Amino acid sequence: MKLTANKIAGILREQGYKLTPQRHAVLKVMAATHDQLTPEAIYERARAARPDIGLVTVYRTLDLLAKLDLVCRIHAPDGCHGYMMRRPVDHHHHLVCSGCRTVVDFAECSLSELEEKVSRETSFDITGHLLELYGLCPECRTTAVD
Amino acid sequence: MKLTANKIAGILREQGYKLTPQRHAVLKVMAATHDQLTPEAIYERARAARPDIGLVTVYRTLDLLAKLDLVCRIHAPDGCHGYMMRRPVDHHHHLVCSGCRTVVDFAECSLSELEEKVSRETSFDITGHLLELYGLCPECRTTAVD
DNA sequence: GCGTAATTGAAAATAATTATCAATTATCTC
DNA sequence: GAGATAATTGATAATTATTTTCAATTACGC
Repeated sequence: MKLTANKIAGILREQGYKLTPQRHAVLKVMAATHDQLTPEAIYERARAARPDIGLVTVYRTLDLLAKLDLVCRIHAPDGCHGYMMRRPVDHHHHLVCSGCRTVVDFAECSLSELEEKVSRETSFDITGHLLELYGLCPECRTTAVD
Repeated sequence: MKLTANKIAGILREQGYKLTPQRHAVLKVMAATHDQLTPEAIYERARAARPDIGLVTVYRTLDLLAKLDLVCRIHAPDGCHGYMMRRPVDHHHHLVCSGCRTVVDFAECSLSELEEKVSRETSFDITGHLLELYGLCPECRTTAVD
């Protein structure tokens, strides 16, 4: 089940948030791409639909969406300022191409065992994890070989 | 085998970098703590030993050390601006306490299988991963219950 | 000790994000 | 549909984090 801009709009309402055209513009941008985008890039694109939107509002909307778990932050070894739509609603992780920055999701997550073990060893109460894989996508791999 | 400030100093030389007192001050700071530190915090501490060190140099030294894989960046859901000594030289991951930000290492890493599987499914050439666990350490857990 | 290239600190520049606040507006109630 | 109201907005300023520039300094091989 894919999260469309409209579905998210509904979720926003349910949660008591107003559905402003600005928010909708950001939602459309997020839903329209499969790549991670920086706040700045989202701003640029949202302005196409709504030239009067402010960068600040983009930040605020992203914060809101992230709080509601509708978009997620993408981390990378050199920083972590990308956002993207949380496409599968369920738990998943990202595989990021070091070449073209394409992000692929994978649901595979065999960490429960690991978490239990680490939890036993450290007496931590483990509440979550961040897992991302890095590599080269088929295309970039080909290019790299040339 | 623990990485001490002196050992790292040796590594720096081997690689052709000069061993300045400023770099040594940063190394000592990093070696002296088990926690993650922000560049700012590292700067403050380094100044104790070398009051004339500049924040810029701290940034530069951290970049250098990170490039040589001697310290590592710590990511967190809300940002990623911490650095800490790469204590076990070998592959390992971090368990970060959401309460006090303490970082514990764990070497446990059962991701090879996962990586292979994802690699097969996506045709990516997987070169690395980022895995961090979050939770509450025993102390913070107690506090939280109160 | 000397020469040289790397390194440094200060200051300015840039980038990224957040706070302030008056004006606007989505939605609820009638 | 109009009106009330609290949330939301954009502009601006403020903050914070990081990088660049550049002349002065310094570690280290000789």
